[in-house]
Amino acid sequence: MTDASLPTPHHLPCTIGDLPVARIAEIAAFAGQRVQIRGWLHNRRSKGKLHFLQLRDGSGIIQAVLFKGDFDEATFARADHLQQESSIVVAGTVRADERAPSGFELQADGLLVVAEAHADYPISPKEHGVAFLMDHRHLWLRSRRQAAILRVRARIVKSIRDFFDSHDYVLVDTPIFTPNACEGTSTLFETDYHDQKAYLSQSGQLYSEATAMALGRVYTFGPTFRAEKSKTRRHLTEFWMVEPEAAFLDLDGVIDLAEDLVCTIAQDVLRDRGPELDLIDSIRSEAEEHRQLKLRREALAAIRKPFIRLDYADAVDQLHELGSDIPFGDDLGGDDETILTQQYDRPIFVRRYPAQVKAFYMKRDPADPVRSLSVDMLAPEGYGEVIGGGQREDDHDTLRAAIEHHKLPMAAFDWYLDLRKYGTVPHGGFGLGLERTVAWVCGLPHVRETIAFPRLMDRLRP
RNA sequence: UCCGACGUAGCUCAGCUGGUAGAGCAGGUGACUGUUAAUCACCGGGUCCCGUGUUCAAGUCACGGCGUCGGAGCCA
Repeated sequence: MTDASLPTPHHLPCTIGDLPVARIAEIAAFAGQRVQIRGWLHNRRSKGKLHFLQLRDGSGIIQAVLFKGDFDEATFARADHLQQESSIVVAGTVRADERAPSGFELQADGLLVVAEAHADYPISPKEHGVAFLMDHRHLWLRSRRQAAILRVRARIVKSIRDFFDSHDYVLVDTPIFTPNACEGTSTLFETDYHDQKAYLSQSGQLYSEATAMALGRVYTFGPTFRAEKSKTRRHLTEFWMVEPEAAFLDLDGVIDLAEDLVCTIAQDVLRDRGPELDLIDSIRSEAEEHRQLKLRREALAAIRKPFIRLDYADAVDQLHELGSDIPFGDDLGGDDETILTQQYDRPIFVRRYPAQVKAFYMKRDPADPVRSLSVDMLAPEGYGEVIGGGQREDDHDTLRAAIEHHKLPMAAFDWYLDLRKYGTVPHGGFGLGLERTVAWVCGLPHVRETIAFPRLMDRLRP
């Protein structure tokens, strides 16, 4: 297998003898034992004949204590001059100690420097501006708060997948290249697809309607793309969305499903990521303090069934009482969503929006054709729209008329109309925006911190 | 696309009615046997975003540009 013509890779030293390697997250299990921990130097303090190294291994941070008497002079002196983020291996005995930040510390007796970091590591322990941190996102992710957010995000993704898998929904991935501007609403990214135009998907929903007719219950979970020039704390140009779709699911069924999913997410995160939530709470910027967010454990504990259910008409009435001047028939603006959600400590479903503000495929309310069988879920504390969905138009001729009315290219929807020709059934689903959900669960001011490498209108790097 | 704010050391910022540049952190040297964003002493570090103009004199005032941030619309 080895190609002798290739240069020999040079191997970095990264073990101290044959000591067991301990992960900081599981350090309690090694209490009293001599181990080695491999990671990066997070911070360093010194008291002369005593050095404190904060060691980060990805699973956590632990303090290594080095006494001068336990080391040769050169190694001890080097420990006092190591740059932040140098990769190191520390050997020592795991000890419970109240003086240590995590309750455990490593009484060090060996130090191996894998690779010293350059002296100009840009992210110091003091505060930085968001623009600078975003330019150094690849390094910013090493900070405790950012790592905690990514852990919460990963838990939410798992929660979503477990929820649908255990409710008999089949994961079906939908294409990212699409031939048309599907819904005719959003601005899409255009690409050259072997001499024809293709667009990056803004939603997998239309395809999921097809697979729902094949498999009954399906969900798609992947990235979606919007080219709109939106510069707000709620927008990314590339974001992840989970979209369940099911045959024989009506509007009430869609709402019940969304409610169960959101409750499951809240419970799972509360149960499994409490320490991460506490950490995020403990490191808040001034701007965040200003928002007077609840502690995240309290906010998540309040997410219980039943959520508030309001018809659009009632929501508008309530907004008028609260001082909004929203015209009846308009979609809710950001301010309206904020005002409304601040009245309740749990999410709100707003149902039956005017058909004219929703997409062409929304089914009209048989009892009142001006309205659609649509629903948005608005999260508390001003987080706004996290879910949008509803029941789909299932009548062939009505759908065809809607496509015409929206002046969409009929040829692009022949396959979609087929679904109504060959055994149409009532069906519905919704889309949940992952990043907005993570921002809400973590109490973050901006969705850009909820994904490792955010893509924003003006930011493509790193 | 529109509205608003900001741009000074590697970073976060101060710099008054215009008079020629300052702090903390980071970096360097040293002290300290329990530090918790350690502390203390000393040292190095600047195209004050760019351009034009006003002025004896511009980080400071005016205009134009560039960049960043926040918001609106649209949406998840």
